[in-house]
Amino acid sequence: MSKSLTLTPAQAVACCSPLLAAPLDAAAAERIAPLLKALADPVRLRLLSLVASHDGGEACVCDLNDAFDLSQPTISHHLKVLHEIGLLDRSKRGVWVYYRVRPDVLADLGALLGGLSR
Amino acid sequence: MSKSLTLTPAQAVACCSPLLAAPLDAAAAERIAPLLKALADPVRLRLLSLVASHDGGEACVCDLNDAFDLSQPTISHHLKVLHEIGLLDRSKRGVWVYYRVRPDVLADLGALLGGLSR
DNA sequence: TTGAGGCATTGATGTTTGTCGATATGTTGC
DNA sequence: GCAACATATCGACAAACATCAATGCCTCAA
Repeated sequence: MSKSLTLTPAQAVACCSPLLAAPLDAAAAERIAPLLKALADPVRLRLLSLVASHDGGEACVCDLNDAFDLSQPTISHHLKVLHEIGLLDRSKRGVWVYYRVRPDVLADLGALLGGLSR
Repeated sequence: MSKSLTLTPAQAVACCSPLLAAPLDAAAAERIAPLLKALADPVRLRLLSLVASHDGGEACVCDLNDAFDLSQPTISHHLKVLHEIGLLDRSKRGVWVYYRVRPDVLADLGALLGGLSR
C-alpha cells in the first residue's frame, strides 16, 4: 500500500509553519479545520482527556459511556469522529473496544496554534 | 469595573492543566469548546493567520475582504466571531477597522492541546 | 448638507451537526 | 445454537452554522 497523495488532517497539521508566522494558504486551512472541528465539542474534549488520563493511556468504551449523561450511540458517534480524524487509535480486544490518544497529533496542533517550532 | 465571575473562553483556556494530563471537567470543556469552534473554520483560520502576519500585526478589513472569494458580510461575520471569542482585538481608526490577534490566547490554547506547562 | 465609501446588521436559505431510539453486528459463555 | 452483552450503524429531527443580498450606520470630503 503506497502512501496517499492527499494528506489526512492529522498529517497536514505537522506540515505547516505556525499560524502566526505566515499566512495559511487555502488548501492547508481546509485540511486543518476539520481537525479543530473534531475537537470543538465539549463532549469530545472530555472524551479525549478521559482516554488520555486513563490507566495505560487507553480506555474502554464501557468506561467512557458511564462518564456521560448521554446515550451509548452518541458516545460511539463522538468516538468515531475522533478516530476518523486521527486523534484516537482504536483496538478491539474480545468484546471490548479500547481507544488511545495520539499525542503526536495533538502536539503538532498545539505547536501550530501556539507558534512553537517542532 | 470588577472582574467578572464567569470566565470568557479566552480566559478559561489559561486556567487548565493540559488536555492529556488530567480529565477535563464538564464545565471547563463547555468553556473551551467555543474557542476551538471559532477556530474550526478554514476561512477563520486564514483570517487569523492573515491578520497575524500582516505588517504591524494588524490588518484592515479592506485588505482581508480582497483575500477571499466571499461577500463582505460573510467576512465581517467571521471577524465578529473571532473578535467576540477573544481571539482578535478590534480598533476603529477613521473609516477603517483594524483587527489584531491576541497571541497570548492562542499560546494558551496551544499549550492546552500540546501539553506544555506555561 | 449631501454623497460616497467602509463596515456592520438583518433576514432568509441550504447544509451540517448533536442527539436519540431502534436495530444490526460481533463476541463470549452455556 | 442460543442468550447476554458490548459496540456500531441507521434514520429522524431540531438546533446551529455559513453564506448571501439588501439595508443601515458612520465618517470623511466637497
